[in-house]
Amino acid sequence: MKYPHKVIEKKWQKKWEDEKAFVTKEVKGKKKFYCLDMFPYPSGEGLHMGHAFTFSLGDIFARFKRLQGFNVLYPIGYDSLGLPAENAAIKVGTHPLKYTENSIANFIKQQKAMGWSYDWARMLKTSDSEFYKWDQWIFLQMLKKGLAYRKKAPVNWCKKCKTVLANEQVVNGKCWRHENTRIEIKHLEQWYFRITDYADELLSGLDKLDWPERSKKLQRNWIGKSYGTEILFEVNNEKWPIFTTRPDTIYGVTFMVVSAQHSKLFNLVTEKQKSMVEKFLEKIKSVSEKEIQGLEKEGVFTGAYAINPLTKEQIPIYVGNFVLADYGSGMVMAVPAHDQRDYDFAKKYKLKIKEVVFGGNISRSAYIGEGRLINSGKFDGLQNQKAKEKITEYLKKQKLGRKVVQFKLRDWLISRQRYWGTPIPIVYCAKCGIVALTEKDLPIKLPEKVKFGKGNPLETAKMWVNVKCPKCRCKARRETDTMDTFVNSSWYYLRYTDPKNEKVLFDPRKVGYWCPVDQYIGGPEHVTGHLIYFRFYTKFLRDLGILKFDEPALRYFTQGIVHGKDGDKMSKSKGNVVEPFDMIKKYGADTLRLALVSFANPDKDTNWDEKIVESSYNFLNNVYEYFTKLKLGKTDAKIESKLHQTIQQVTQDVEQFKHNLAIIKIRQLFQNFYDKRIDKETAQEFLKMLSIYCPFITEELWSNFGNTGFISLSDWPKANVKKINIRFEKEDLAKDKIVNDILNIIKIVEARKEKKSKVYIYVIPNEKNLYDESEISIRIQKPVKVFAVSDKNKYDPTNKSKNTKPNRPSIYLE
RNA sequence: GCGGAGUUGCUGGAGUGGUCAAACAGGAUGGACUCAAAAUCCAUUAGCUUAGUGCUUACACAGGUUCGAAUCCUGUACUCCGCACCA
Repeated sequence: MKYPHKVIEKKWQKKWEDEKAFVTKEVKGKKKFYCLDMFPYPSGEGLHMGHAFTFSLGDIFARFKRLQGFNVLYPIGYDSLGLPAENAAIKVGTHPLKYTENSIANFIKQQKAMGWSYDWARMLKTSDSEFYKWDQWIFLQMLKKGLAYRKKAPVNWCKKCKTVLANEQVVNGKCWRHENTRIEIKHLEQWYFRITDYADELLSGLDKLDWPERSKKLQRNWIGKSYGTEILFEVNNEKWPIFTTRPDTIYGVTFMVVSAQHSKLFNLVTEKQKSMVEKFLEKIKSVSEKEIQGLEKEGVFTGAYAINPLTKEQIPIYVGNFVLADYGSGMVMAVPAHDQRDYDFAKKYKLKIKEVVFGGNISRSAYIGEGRLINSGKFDGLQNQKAKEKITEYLKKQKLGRKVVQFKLRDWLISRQRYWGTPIPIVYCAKCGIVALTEKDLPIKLPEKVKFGKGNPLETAKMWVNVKCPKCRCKARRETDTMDTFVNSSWYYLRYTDPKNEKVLFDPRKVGYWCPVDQYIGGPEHVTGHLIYFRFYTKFLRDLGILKFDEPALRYFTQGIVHGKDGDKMSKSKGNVVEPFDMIKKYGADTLRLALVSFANPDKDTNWDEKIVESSYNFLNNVYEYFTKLKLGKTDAKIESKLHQTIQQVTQDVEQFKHNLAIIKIRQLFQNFYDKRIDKETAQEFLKMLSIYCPFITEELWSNFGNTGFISLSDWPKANVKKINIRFEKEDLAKDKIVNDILNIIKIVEARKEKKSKVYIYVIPNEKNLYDESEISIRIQKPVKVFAVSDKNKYDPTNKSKNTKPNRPSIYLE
């Protein structure tokens, strides 16, 4: 029998909506719970399986907490600014606004079909000027505090597009849209956020978070704190601070390497070397570090020399493709004897190799181990670890260096030469220079009429670009760069608490009630991007005095990826894509939700398997049939024990997102119901547990009991430990054992070609009720008689019953 | 290179010192029901052996700790993921 999922799901979707079942308000004295899924980018393709999975996890948890009596905030929104909308505009000619609106409408329809219990009244779109207005407001605050600043940065530039390209738009060093056009590297002034000011706090704050250990490690790694020494080298009478973790090898420096992307590179290059350097730079394809990786280390001489502050030697400076421009000062001191990279470089260009730490064989390779210093002037003989301190101390005294802390984390470049992002509230005036707009000018809305396809579309909105300077009323131009879309997701969680506030970012009382987020759910790919920015913004807003906490999300769960049947990522080109909406049509949303969390532990990657969907569907069909035909009766003690045991275990499993295990236990409980009567309470407790996974079918069955409210708003069952009795499990074991034994004997006997058709079991009198004749008989498919050994009228021709012992009944077959 | 996760039976996947030849699901095989099929139910699904027993081999591989290991430790192999020339 198939249950009518289409009718049921439509019915309850409408009821929830009509009665605003999941709309939330602050309630004084009621404990809150903020459950948040990372909001999606609304693509034109609609929901994919990854969405279906992660949002189901969020919904299950929100429903669980709601039933547990928390006042649950479970909102949804759309991260609707971003590149794909703009690319669609370029490709198909739709305006990003229209593309976005269509996509969102489609998303909403599908999300409602999945039964996700969002508070739709709080829905947000980042493309809404009432939302991005506050991006601009935060930008202005950053500017005031000196955390937003401009700096030259290398960018990928396509001559034909006349625009900057994102790293992912660079393919093999060429433009994604012009296969024959090589990318050039240009240095443009860009806006940055000084996230590095918070590096230390971002690092230490991790300790108190209940996040998966691996995501914390990833962040620590990304922030990358390291201790070292900054040494001042002199180049053309200018001091260049050079960062090193090996000050002990300062006497072994034989050349320097400056980054090919360094903004001051051409200050160093001599006239004679200029053409060589330029030729070299052309070889470097793009700023993308991905493109740089794997390249052989190469470089050319710049013609300049640096002076080693201790030895006063003249050291040649090379430009190299392997030095990062924005780590340290963009130039490194090379010690080929004790660093493998430097060693390779020195060998390649036949540069001097000077050994300063004793212990290796530098004719073969660099020696990076420990040892005593040699060739190091007055530091000779020192153990190199000791020398690190001594040399640093000495440099400090001479004002030639100091101890420093370095982070891998870099300042956040937020400028994008794109249309579909938040406009930066800045104008450039010929007289006044950079002028920040004021709060009452906000929002600076995106102009609708722009041309796509050539350069930054915003440049084509002349009316919008050309403005008067707010200070001197002279001609001025707006900033045409927009902000990275990660700014939107950095604070959206706060806006959900007060989404329609026109006066302030949010009402502090509302944020005070709901925040921080108690449970955040999203993909592991966001750990080093979004989740760092998200924490940074929170700390910044706290320093601004508008937040009282400093971590946005206390608990975080990363879900695995649902791959295709073949184990590969679902992708159109591989043809292994399964659309959630198709599954809903075929099996219903309840089935899909159940299947998604049955595959495996939700934090692991899994492969799609339609069999699991079918099995989930079968289960729900059975549940539906059982409950629609159910005649209520008394729940026996055994089922009651099982019920309470299940409640206890399922509650624990759900709390830890072990839904696969919880579902197994729910299904096992249901097995116990078969062919039995249960009372209304037992039935309802079962349905409540199932309701977090399968809300539609359980609402329907719940209402069949005459309930008028929603099961979604009822209460989570409580385990009564007193009713759990392990005796029942022992009984089951006893039954399994006797069935096994009988079957084993039959097997042996039949091998001898003997036929047996009746089974007699002899048990000690007080065990008689453990062995149910009809149940055993069904399982072994033969008629069964159970006798107590004390029974005088028992049938026992060979006197088997004399062997009977406790827990070991005797068996006779004939 | 650095960091992380993992390797369980035909398959997916539970299980983190004894109660484990190992949950649950799927598949396969046999049986019940049926004119037949589907659904449902029952059983089997490492091997040998046996009137319900006993034994062997098993949780990537090799060692170790322990009275006792899938589970703890060490090493090896493989897979996956993240960062990646961070000086």
